[in-house]
Amino acid sequence: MAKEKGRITLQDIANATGVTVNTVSRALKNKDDISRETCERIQGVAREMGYVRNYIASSLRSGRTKTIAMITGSMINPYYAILCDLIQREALRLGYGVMILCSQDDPETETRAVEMALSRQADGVLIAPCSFDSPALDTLRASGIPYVLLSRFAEGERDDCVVCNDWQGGYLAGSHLIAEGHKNLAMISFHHVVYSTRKRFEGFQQVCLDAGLPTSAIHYAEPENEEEAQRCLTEWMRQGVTGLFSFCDVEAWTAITLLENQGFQCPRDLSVVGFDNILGYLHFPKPICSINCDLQEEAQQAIAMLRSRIHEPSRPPQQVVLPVSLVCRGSCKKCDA
Amino acid sequence: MAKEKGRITLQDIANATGVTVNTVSRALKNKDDISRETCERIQGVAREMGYVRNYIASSLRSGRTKTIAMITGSMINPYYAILCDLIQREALRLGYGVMILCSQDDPETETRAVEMALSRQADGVLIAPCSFDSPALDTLRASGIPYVLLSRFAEGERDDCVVCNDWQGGYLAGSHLIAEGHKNLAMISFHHVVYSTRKRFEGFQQVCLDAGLPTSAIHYAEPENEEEAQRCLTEWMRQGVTGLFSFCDVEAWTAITLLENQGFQCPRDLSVVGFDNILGYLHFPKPICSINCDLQEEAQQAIAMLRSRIHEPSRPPQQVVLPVSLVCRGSCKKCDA
DNA sequence: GATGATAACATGAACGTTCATGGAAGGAAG
DNA sequence: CTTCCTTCCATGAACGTTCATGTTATCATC
Repeated sequence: MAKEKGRITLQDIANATGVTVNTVSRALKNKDDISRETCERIQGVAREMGYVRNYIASSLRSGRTKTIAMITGSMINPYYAILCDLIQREALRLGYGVMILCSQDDPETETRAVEMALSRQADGVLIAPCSFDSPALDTLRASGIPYVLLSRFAEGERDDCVVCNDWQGGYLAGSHLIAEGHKNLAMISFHHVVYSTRKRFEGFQQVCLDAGLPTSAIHYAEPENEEEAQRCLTEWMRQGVTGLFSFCDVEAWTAITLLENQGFQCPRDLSVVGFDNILGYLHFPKPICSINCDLQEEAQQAIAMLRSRIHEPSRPPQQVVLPVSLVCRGSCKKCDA
Repeated sequence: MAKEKGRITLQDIANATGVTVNTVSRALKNKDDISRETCERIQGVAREMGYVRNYIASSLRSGRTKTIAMITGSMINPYYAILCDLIQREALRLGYGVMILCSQDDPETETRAVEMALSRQADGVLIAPCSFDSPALDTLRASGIPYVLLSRFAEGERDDCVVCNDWQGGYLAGSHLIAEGHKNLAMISFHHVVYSTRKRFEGFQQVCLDAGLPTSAIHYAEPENEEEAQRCLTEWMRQGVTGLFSFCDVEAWTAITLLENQGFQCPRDLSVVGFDNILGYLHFPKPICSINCDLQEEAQQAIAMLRSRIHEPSRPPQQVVLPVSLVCRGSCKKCDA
C-alpha cells in the first residue's frame, strides 16, 4: 500500500480511490460538494495509508502556513518560558505550530528573528520586543505581517498589544504593604524594562502618596548588579525600610537572599512583594507574596487578537490590559513599629 | 520599486535586473556559474528591494525546510525551558528555525506534536519523550524522519541520543555527602522519570555501598505529592538521615521548604544535593549543591548529531553521554555525628 | 580553422497542494 | 419536453522556488 520512497501524497490516495487529487483534497478538508460516502471512503483510505498533509505545499498555494512566530528575550527567564509554554499550548489546540525565536535581548539577533519569521512565511508574529525603538519592530511594521506586542506597550497605540495592568500591580503591591502597617517602603528593579518598570513604580508611588506617606519614605533603585543591590538593600535597612516591592519574583528572591547574607530575615525584618507570581507555576513552595497576572488568559487573548488581525488586516489596533491580583503567601507580616 | 501587493519574489528581482529567476536564485546563493559582477549587482538590487527568501517555496522544491522540531514535556519546567533556549540559540546560529512543541507529558498530545512536526516537513526532530513505550516514538521511527533523543536513553541503542551521565551524577552526589561525613543518606524523586531516576539512584546506591554503608542507611522514595513527601521527609529525619540527594534542583528546593515547615533547616539539619544546576542559569542566588551538566554542550551535540543524521540517514545510531560535575554551593555541611 | 573546453546564462519542468472554473448527471418545475 | 437548478466531481492553472539540462559566446589547442 505504501509508496516505495518518500511520503504519501494526495496523488497516491487519488490513485488508490479512483478519484482526482482535488477530490481527495476536498474530502480531507470536509468541504461541501462531496458526497458523504465518497468523503468517508477517501478519509478511510488516507488514514489507512498513513497520510499526513504536506503543509509546505499547502502553504505555498494557500498563502497560509498555520504557523506563528513567537519572539521573546530568553526562555532562561521563567516568566517568558511559562508564557511561551502557554502560547504554544493554545496554538497547538487551534492547529497552529509555533516557531520560538529568542533575541537574547540583543537588537541584532532580534532582527534576525524577525527575518526568520518573515522568510518562514509565518501567518503572524507575537513579540515581546527588547525595546521600543527596536529596529526589528520597524522591519515588522514595514513587512505588513500581522503581529501583536506582548507584555509591552508601544507608544502611540498604533500596534495591537496584550499587557497586564502594571500600574494596578504596583498599586496593589504598595497597598498590601501599607495595609500591613508599613510606612517606609522601597521598590527595586534590576533591569530597567522601560515601560513595565515605570508603570509599576508609578502605581506603587501613587498608593504611597494616597496613604499620605512622605516622599522621603518612598525609595527606588535600579541596581546594575548584585553588589550594587546588596549595598542598596543594606542602606535601606539602615534607613528603616520595612516593606519592599520587587519588579519580579526572581529579583525578589535575589533580594531576599542578599538580605539573608547580611543576617536579615524575610518577613521578620523585611516584608516583600514580588510580581508575576511565577513561583505558583514553578511549584516552588517558597512563599512569596506576588502580583498575579493570568498568563493563560494573556496567551489566549494574544493568539485571539493575532488571529483576528490575520483575518481582518485593516481593523484598528486594539490594546488589551489584563487585570492583576495580589497573591498573599507569607513573605509579608504586620509592621511592628 | 516595491510591488503593489505581497512580497518581493525572485521574478521581481529578475525583471529589475534583466536576468532570469534562475540566475537570481543562483546569485543569491553565491553559487558558481555566475560572474562576479552579475552576482554582486543582483545581490545589491535584492537588498535594495528588501527581498526575503520564501522558504515555503524553497522547501517545496528542495525538500529541505531548514526547520527542526523540538518536542519536550513542558517549558514550565525550567530545565526544559533552558534546554529549549539553548537549542534555539544554536539552531538560529546555524540558520535553522525551531518549532517547539510541548507534550505536557501526555502521550496523546505528544503524538499530535510528532504529527505537527511531520506535516510541517521538519528536517529533523529533537525529542525528550514522555516515556519509552511512547506511541509517538513509534510514529517517529516509522516516519523515517531524522531524530535525536534528548535527556533520555532508549533501550537497545537503536536511536541517536544525547544524555548526561546520570549514573555518574548520582555517584558524585553521594560521594560528596559521604566525604562530608554523612552516614545515613536518602534519595527523593517526585516524578519517576524511568531512565534518569533509575540511573541516578544506581550511581548513588553504588557509592554508598562502596563506602561501606549498610543498606539500612540508604533510603529511597518516590512520593506522589507534597503531602506524601512531607511525611516521608519527617520520617527520614526521625530515622537520623543527614544527607539528601534530590532528583533535581526544583524538587530539592521543595524538599528544603517542606523541611523548614517542620522547623528543620538546611544545611543545619540536613545536607542537600540537587541535580541539573538550574539555579546557576536562573540566577537565583540561593545556594544549592547540584550536579551540573553543560546544557550548552548538550544542545550543540544534539543539533550536530541531528544534522549528521540528516546528511547521512543510514549511519549507525550514536549515543553521546556527557560528563557531569559537582557544583558545591552551601546546602551541605560536615556531619556533626 | 575546425575541435573541444569552459564560463555564464536561459529554458522548462517539477515539488504537492489549493483555487477558480467547467461540466455531466439527475431531479424538479414549468 | 424543455429549462433550470442542484449535486458531485474533473480539469487546468497557479503558488515561488530549485533542479536538470540546453544554449550561446569566448577562448585556447593542435
